Amino acid sequence: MRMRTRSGPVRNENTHQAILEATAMLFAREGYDRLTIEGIAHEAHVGKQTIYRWWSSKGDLVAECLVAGMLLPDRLTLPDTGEIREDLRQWLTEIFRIIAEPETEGMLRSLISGAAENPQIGSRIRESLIGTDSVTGRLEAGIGQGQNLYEGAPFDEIAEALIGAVVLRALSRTPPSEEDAIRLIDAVIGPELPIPQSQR
Amino acid sequence: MRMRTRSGPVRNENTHQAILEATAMLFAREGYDRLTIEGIAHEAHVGKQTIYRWWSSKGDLVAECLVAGMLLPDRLTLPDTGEIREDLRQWLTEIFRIIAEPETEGMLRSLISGAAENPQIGSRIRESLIGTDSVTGRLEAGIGQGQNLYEGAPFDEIAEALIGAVVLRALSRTPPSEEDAIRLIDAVIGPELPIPQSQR
Amino acid sequence: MRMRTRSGPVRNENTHQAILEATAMLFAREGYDRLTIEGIAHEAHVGKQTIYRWWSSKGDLVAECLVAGMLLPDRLTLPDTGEIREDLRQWLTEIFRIIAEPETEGMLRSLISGAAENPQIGSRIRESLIGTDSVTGRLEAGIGQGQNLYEGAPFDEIAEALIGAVVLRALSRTPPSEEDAIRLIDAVIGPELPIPQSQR
Amino acid sequence: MRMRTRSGPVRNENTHQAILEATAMLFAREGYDRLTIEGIAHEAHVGKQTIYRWWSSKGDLVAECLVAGMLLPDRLTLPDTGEIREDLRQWLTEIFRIIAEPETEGMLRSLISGAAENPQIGSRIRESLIGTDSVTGRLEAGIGQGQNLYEGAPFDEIAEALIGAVVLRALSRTPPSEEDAIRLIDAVIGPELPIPQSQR
DNA sequence: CTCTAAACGAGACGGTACGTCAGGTCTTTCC
DNA sequence: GGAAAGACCTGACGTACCGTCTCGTTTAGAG
Repeated sequence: MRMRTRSGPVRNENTHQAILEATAMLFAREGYDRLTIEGIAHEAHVGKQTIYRWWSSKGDLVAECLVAGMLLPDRLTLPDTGEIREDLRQWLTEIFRIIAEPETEGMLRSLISGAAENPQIGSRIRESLIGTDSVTGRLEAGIGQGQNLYEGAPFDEIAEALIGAVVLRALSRTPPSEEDAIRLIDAVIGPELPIPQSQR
Repeated sequence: MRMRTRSGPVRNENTHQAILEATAMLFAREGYDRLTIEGIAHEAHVGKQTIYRWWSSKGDLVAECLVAGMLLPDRLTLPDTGEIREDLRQWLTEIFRIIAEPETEGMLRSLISGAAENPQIGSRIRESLIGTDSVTGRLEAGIGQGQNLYEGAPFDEIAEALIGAVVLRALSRTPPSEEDAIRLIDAVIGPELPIPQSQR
Repeated sequence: MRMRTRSGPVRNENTHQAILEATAMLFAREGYDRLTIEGIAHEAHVGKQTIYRWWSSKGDLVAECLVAGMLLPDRLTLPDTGEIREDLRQWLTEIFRIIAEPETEGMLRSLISGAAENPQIGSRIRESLIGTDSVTGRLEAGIGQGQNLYEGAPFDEIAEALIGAVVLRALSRTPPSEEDAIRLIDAVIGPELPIPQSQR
Repeated sequence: MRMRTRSGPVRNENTHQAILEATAMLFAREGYDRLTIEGIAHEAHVGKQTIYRWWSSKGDLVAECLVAGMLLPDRLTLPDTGEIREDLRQWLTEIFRIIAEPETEGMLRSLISGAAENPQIGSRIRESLIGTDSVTGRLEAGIGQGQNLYEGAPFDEIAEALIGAVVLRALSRTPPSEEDAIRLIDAVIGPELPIPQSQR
């Protein structure tokens, strides 16, 4: 049985890519709020209509960039050494650096702004954070390495609290320090056990 | 020697109030993004210039509304019964209701949007949450009522994680349930200890 | 013996006709200015390219419709009773009706608009009016029936003046009356002579 | 008793004038159809909204230019020597020159195009032609100087026929000659009387 | 009690961006 | 291999607000 497909030309992949790249570039340079469809169209050497044909809004477009991993630096993946506390510390330190550095300082906030406006962006962010192969999964794998990491612990909520704290920091523009990362980890998975071996 | 003060009329308090009220009303109806200076001016029967004379931007104006408590419902104060876990549960339940109800569903997200754009709003939110007489203070007062609430615990970060989790929920538009509140509390202050001292 | 014409497929006559009909229909409904190639293509179930293949512009297309007699009602032919004055009166009355009736009110004006933009339409209109077998011819045949209809009179110009007056009326949107028709005839071929020679 | 006028800024006359001038300039250069609001706004260093605030359409704007006498050359006034036939001849010759010269060739047609689209332009043209102090009036004053110029002749219709013939010429892009002017005059006011003195 | 400077309502202004429509060209798939 | 469908770039449309700038009016001190 044959699929009945419409005739006529088909989406131009070069164009598609050029638009995403222009979006990512301008997002990085201008931030979500100052991003304009016209600016993207111009930058990508593309007609506005071509953008509106495939995306219904600025938010949609940014969301696709986000899933394509074009908005945030690669360094944002949670490392995996087995030592959950250390992994989180490095990861948070990296994120905090992004929040603090003048160049990238607005990116996360911009993304939050986009998420507040556009459902797709919000979901994407949540999905990418709470997914199994992500923070939650790592926490689960670290059972026993923190007071809160026991069998059946609310891993999703712990992850949410962790990321949420980061988001809040970004919003309040309080540049975080290295120690803040450690304190935050203590806050969500409990402090390092004070009494070692014998306890076990 | 006397100070030379300028002659002429002084800020009209009625006008001031009318603008704040119009802002709050339109914020509730339209949300931060769709709020316009022109709309506020019209609603408050006021010239645009009168707004620009006293506030430098939409964000400023919204920030003042926020501190004046005109944007969020009163029911948002953290109760104080001495039972920290129960207080938090009620408080979160209330907030989750706001996030879930269609009428108010957008308000928090709108505030986040404002915070992302305007430093003042961000600080205001943080201040009002992490202040001594607020969540942090209450956590401190509840020492011993949760695994994470010990002497010298990172109370600020715990509060941050808690609020952050709420913010993230609002952003991702995942309507939270009653149990989510409990799990979140477990996540940040640890689960209710099933068996006490003897266990150790 | 058949002419050997170029090989390959030849213009599809159904398509051709469908385009003309769609054009005429939309011209009547929307007028020249609001007529669009895309609208015609859609209406005729035809690709835009098929239109551009055979006509260079909207004007061209309308011009062909015009010569095919698809744009103006049939009732527009100048009657021929031998009484030139009466023939013209009936003809003008008919045209004036077209100008006045709300339904058809815009058609002539639309055609003028097209003529102003597209040379072909202009020539077509002129040709069809000033041709021998048309107004001019009839005037010539009516020699002696009007002060201006003498041997060697400027028949072309008289016809031009007559039609021109109609065009001007259409442009100025002054709905003409029955008496206007008579006065116009008096104006271009002179009044009916009340008393002949002796008067002079 | 005082008139209560609205307070606030008042129409800026410089701006008003700049817009009209830009319109006239671009009309002459591009013609009615290719005239764009954006082009005018740019040329006049003015925001688009400022144009839309005072005129509802391109046609309105052109109409105002027309009455302000900014669209057609001054040389277009009907001369007045008492000799109606000679006056008309000079006047027509001038108009025919405008129709024929490549530079100005499109102006009249452009105006017709505008009239077809916009009622105001149509009326303006008619008004300025059929007014007492204009062609009609001159014809009336010339009673006796042409077969058709008798007491109670349909002067309006004669003027209409004359102008209409010119319009038709412009539309059909048939460059007229000097003799055409004479023939047209013969057509509308009758030929010069063949029998001189004795008759009078 | 007058004078005067600022506050005020109103809204014109030069702009930027919006989201839509259509033009004319080019490309893909169907018949 | 011609034609439908329609993607593409371009450019103009008319609208919404921006933040600044007059206007004329009102009003609260300073003198």
